[in-house]
Amino acid sequence: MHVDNKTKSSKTKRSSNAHDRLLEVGVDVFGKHGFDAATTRMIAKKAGVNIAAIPYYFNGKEGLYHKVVGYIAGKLESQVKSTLVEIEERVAEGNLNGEEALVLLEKLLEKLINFMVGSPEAPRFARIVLREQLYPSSAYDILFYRIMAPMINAVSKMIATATGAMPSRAVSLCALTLIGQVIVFRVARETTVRALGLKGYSSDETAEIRRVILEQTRSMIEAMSRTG
Amino acid sequence: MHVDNKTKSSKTKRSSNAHDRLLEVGVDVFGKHGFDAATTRMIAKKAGVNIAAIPYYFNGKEGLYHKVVGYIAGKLESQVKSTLVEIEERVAEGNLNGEEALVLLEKLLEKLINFMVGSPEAPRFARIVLREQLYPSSAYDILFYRIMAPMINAVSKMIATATGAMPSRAVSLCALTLIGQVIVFRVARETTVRALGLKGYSSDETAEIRRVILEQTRSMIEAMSRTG
DNA sequence: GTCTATAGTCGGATAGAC
DNA sequence: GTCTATCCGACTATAGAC
Repeated sequence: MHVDNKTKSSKTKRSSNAHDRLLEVGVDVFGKHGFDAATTRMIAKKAGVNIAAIPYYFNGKEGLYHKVVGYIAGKLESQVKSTLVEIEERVAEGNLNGEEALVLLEKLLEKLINFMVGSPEAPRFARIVLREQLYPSSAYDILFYRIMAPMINAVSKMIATATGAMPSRAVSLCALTLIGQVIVFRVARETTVRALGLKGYSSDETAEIRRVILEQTRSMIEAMSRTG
Repeated sequence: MHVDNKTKSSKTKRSSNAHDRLLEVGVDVFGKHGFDAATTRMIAKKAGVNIAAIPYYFNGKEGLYHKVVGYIAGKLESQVKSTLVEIEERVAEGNLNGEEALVLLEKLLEKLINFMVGSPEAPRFARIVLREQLYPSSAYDILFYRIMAPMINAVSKMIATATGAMPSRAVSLCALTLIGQVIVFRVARETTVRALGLKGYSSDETAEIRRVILEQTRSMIEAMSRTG
């Protein structure tokens, strides 16, 4: 086999650039065309490496795809990891009050919005994630366990704590609607941009989206707190 | 060329079943694999017609795809058309008060939820729509003008009327977050089902999703009405 | 209107030189 | 570790029989 990014080969400092370049280009080409329609020829050409490097480093097209999904999972994880850990710790301590939970929830959503809407790298990663949602492959689990489940869990817990509700299916559904309010701007970016006559998401528009979503989060939490 | 569904051939009553079967199967195969990866072989085989029928009826693979997207647009349109027309009429009359607008908004969202979450046909159509969102092709316009724009418009108008706000970018963004709360259950269906430990969306779960979204709609409208 | 046969292209993977 | 050359299978579309 070959060596990982981090455990370099014993001979050279950067064992092989081809390996890393294939991963990066794989994100774009698999994202744009999907697994079946993407061709190893496109990927190799864009990466500036020989086609034979794909079977060599990744045991073929499918092996490359799985590594690409893992690579994406790591990138997404890094965007929210610190906040997820903070939430986990505060929950473990057991002394989280409603106001603090709302602050943590807002912090997490803000990070999600900043990345999903504001980051120029988001579309590249989102395309593959959405393809896996549409039609899960054997790589779906990687995304579910590393990204989806931890996010839904954290949001649900913060909603429950902030509103004083017991964790329940209804709370989880609320968590999903909150996440939905963010991802719609990623999933339906083209539609949003065209419907609003934008040229894209500038930092002003990102800020306005953030404001709208956080406002709705607060009014939702307040309404749920009132009705119990 | 060939004849349309409606303007049958002069010889037989149902000019050609092959034409219609290709459309139906096209929805599934293009949805599952995407345009590039879908093969005319698969489609023809599943439809039980000869491969040569595709160039014959639709002028090739791309022609079939465009007809499939138009077919889907018609199906989605039919789900909400009556409510969209009702909203259009009431707005034209100019005597719509806030409560009535909220009722119409809820009616529209309910139809959207019932179809997107509750209908067994929704996944078939949604896959192609989402692919077009991900990476718009020349068929994207069909969906935008027939489905997306009218929906966003109607929801925005009802929010503005219900809250007494002037139509603005912020109102449109709110409309998108409302729509996002619905479509997340379609886009991230696999994730939702797995995270909540469901087997799928039963009518009970659809009802609970509807309840959660309509509750949040009301609390959003109330909050916006208060703050102006 | 539906079929078979086939042309012409392009896909992924491998072998083996260097 | 990277290259060229090549195999073999699968693709879309067409031609022409029926």
